[in-house]
Amino acid sequence: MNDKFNFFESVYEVVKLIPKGRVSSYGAIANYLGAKGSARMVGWAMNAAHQYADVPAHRVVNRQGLLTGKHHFATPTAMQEMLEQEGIRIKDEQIEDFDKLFWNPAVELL
DNA sequence: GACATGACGGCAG
DNA sequence: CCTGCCGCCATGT
Repeated sequence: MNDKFNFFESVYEVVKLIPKGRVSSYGAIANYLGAKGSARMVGWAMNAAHQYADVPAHRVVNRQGLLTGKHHFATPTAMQEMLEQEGIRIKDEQIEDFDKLFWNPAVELL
């Protein structure tokens, strides 16, 4: 079987574990999976995650708390809208209180 | 088979 | 403090 699928599955599993109203970052997930430094691969996984309705990719942003991947959603505003529905405030593509809303799997799942 | 790109992150200058 | 470059893994051309 494709070992890479296991990695993707792990990413999805972690992303699915992100609590509502919380967000995570690519680097944090990559770090948790042991692929620290390969944040890009997580982003790639998110791209594939688009076909999985169970994967809240909108809760995953970059380390800056910036909705860099919103352009990959159905609409450029879909990501922000969904986050706002969960009570997350976004200012110009940037999540406010990102430091407080940040959900670190390496810590929360410790 | 090699080159270029990408939803990122860290380090150097 | 801000800007720029390199590194990571995989995919597409």
